[in-house]
Amino acid sequence: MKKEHQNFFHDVFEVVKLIPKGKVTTYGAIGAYLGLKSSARMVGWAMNASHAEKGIPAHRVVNSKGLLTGKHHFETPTKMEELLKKEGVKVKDGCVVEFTKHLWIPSKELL
DNA sequence: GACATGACGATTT
DNA sequence: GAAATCGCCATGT
Repeated sequence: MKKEHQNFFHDVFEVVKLIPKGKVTTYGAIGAYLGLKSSARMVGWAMNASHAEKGIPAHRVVNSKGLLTGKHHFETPTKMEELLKKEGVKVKDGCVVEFTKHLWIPSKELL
């Protein structure tokens, strides 16, 4: 690990950091913003590296269904829901309520 | 250097 | 309409 390939991770982190409070985005949206159309996996993978950075609201990043797939990667499986609820995002059974309403797409919002 | 895996998405069968 | 499969790129072994 000499040259930390944060190249694409850094981009993801930057976008995630830009997510307004009370909003959520999807892996695909971030991927599309970075030009990685169908590389949503990489986005999720980058989030795995989010532990290397601080202030990465990974709880605001969910899959296209609004499902908190990454909740299991948090300190606690419920931490993600707690954080989202705390910010005004209603979560039920691991799913974001009114997901599309809270959806925040960088390609459109930052247009 | 090859194989397997990973917090997903879209497409095809 | 649901299930299975490919694609996508990087990381770890």
